[in-house]
Amino acid sequence: MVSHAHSDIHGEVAERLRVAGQRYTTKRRTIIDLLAGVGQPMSIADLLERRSDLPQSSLYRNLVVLEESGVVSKVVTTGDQARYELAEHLTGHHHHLLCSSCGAVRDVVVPDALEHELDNALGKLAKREGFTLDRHRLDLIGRCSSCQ
Amino acid sequence: MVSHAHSDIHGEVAERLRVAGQRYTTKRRTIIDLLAGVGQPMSIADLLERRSDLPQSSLYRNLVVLEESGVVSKVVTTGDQARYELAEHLTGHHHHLLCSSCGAVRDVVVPDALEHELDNALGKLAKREGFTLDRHRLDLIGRCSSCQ
DNA sequence: ATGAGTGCAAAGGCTTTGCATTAGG
DNA sequence: CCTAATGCAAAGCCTTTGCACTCAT
Repeated sequence: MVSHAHSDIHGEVAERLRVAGQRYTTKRRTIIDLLAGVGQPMSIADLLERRSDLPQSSLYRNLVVLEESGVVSKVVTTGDQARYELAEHLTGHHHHLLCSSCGAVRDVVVPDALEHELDNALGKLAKREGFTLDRHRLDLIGRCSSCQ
Repeated sequence: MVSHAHSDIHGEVAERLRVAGQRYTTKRRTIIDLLAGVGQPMSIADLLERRSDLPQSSLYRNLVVLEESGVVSKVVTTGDQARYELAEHLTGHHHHLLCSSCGAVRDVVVPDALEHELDNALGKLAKREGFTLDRHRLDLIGRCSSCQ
């Protein structure tokens, strides 16, 4: 499974929020729509720019709630500001291309075979270290096609 | 090669700074010693705490210089504050265990075989995407042994 | 000597919070 | 209804910067 039909998204988000004891308000819907529409990790500045009806404080507070409810995840980049995207259960497991020149972030999917080997090797490694492995994060860092 | 003898470090740092047109001052030596001594990524607060003779502004400014000279690198974690460690040409290539509970970061080395497959697969992938791959970043995210 | 490096304190920028108002279930 | 969510403005926190002084070469 790589991604859900767009129509599924709101249902799944609503369910996750419900489980977390949170309401699915209009603003939260707006944020989810924005993230789903762009399909790439967005900075808070990006989000504010696209929807002037989202006050900063609401955006920040809602992103915290959405993240804690497992609906969006924070993407850590090479640069300064945080970025957010829909959680992987909504988009499918993927990784990121990080441009160290312009800061752009793009999603990328690696071959299943590699993914399996990673899971395998990292699982053993974590066990040996007494570490409870939740997930892995793999980023490709370099220069995007526009920044050659 | 996994790491250099401690005695090599200052020589190599001095050389890198020289090439970058930077001086190897007492404060910079202090920072390098701290990072080399701990052997784990340190937050700025950590560093300040250990050496009260390092004013914040000098620490911040020097970390910028050391990073630009390729001597230290910034480690991006799940959490709030940035962490710094010696660059990989001084420590050897490695990855990180990130505890999402307490924020601890620990270095870890993955099997060579996996590392090679990663390089291989990611190289192809980057090429296909028109992305100039500089390096990869692989983190294990979960709970450390103290946070079960 | 002389420009890079340093240190204090002040300014910046992003993020969080207090409190009164509004709206979701 | 009644509590969670919202919005404005103020406060916080980490990081950067201005400027005078000091040290490395």
